[in-house]
Amino acid sequence: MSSNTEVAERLQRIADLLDLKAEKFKPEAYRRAARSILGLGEDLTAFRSRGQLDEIPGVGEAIRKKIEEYLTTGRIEYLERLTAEVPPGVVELMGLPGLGPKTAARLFGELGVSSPAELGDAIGTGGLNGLAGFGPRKIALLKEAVEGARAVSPARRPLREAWTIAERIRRALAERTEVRELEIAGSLRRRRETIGDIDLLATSTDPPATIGVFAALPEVRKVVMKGPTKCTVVVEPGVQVDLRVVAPGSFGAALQYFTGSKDHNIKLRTRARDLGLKINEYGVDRGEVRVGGRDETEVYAALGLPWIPPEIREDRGELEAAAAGELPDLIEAGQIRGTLHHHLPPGAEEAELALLAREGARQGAAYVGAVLGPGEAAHPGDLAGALRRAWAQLAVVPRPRLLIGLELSIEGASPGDASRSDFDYLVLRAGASAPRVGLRPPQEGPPRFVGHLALDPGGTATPAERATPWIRWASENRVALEVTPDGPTDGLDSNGIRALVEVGGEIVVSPGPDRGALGLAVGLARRGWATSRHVLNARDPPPPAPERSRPT
DNA sequence: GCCGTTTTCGGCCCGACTGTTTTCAGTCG
Repeated sequence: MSSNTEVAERLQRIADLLDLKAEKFKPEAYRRAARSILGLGEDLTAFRSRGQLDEIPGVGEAIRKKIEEYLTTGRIEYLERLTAEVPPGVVELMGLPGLGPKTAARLFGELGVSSPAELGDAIGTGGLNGLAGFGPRKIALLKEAVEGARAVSPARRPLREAWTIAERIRRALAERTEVRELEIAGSLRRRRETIGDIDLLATSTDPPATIGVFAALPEVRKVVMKGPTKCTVVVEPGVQVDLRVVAPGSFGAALQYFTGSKDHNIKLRTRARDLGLKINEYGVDRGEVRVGGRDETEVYAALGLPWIPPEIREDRGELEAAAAGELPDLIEAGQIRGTLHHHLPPGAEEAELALLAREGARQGAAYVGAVLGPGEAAHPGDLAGALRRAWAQLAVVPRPRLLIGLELSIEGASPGDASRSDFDYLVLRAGASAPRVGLRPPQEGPPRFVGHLALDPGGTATPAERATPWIRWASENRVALEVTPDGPTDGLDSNGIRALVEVGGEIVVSPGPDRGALGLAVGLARRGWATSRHVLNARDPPPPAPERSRPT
């Protein structure tokens, strides 16, 4: 049974309920533990059986006991006690925009309002009129919040979708002559698998003009808030976008601050305090003297640290690694030598090949990998030979090397396939379930990787938990797992990549079906602390065997 | 409730914006 998501949800509920009780620091402690658990690359039960629950960041004695209680009994008595004190709808009230724990507690305590629907009724009948602190404007906002709650849910979006939206806005702002620096910050810059809202950061010679242009972009559906340095809007697909305009001398500090993550920043600030420094979005100060802020490197240097890549700023050991001079040398897009998972449309193989050759040449790829499956050609070996001859005729300079892979169902792959001299590598197609016991891929021959893991998205397990059996299997069998920018919710996410890398496994980085998002896939690999050593397609394949006369 | 290259106790990021306010509380990120 998967338990990480279930435990995290319960800890978050405890945090919400403690919020209502106006507890000061406990809610954040429970939330931090919940975030930590969602970011694990392994099931909680594995941590418990090793006696390592305490080693999860943010989990101390009290939360550890509650996790153990849940894993043993399926209940957390503390949560049940808290739940009994408040109707469930009151927590829902806190979920409305602009309505926090203080207001929810007052509405319940003073008016008996215990759900968004009841709040709507109370507003309708004038029940809030005259209540201290509730003026006409605030009542109107609450009314809007109650009605808006039915319209859209603040769902997180896949990285690639959010990236496309953010890039469009960034390009529109970059055209303005008063805009100097402009960066996408937030979880998008960290390349998180899913994105809640989009953060943009700019410097400008005319900040009000920049804010004005931003608020008036054609895709803006609603301006939520607009001040002299900060503006929040909702753009067309229903995504919230924040723009902040800062002074040039603070750009690095602001970029660091608004890139997060929250846990990374809290730890960074604690370190600053211990060093007698103060750090905020304007800069790093020692007393009255500014000692950093122009760029991010300066900010980290002021704290005695090397610059830390955004993708790993999650407080998952990166600050300790940086302090010890042991940051990993993360894989970079420029180190990818070629891609390995291009399918050729039946009947148009040679045309597609020409396209791949030109694309590969433009990107400076050392090789391009086309994949044939038994279902896509009656005689894959013959087709491979024909494709190699066609490749040799292409007038593309410089022409990358053509590699041809054979895709097989993982169940059907036999040792004999590995010796098929027509192919440079094997792609194993996995089912949605875990690898069956005793499943052994060919052990010899060309490189092998499991093409895009399509994990069964059902249930409450995190992607990393669902991938756990595959991670173990892949590292034991020396088979790489593919990483694509489109797969993180039902395939290998960055937590899974990190778990794989930690046991010495390998990945193949692929751009996904439309071939346009290799950079995002590399970002995912970087989030998983992968270096070029862990990436199969950051290396060149062995040269063609001499007995196979291959025109390349 | 968690945490510690000066701490096992005393901290916990901190500033912008909004609405309702004569000086601030609540929310958000």
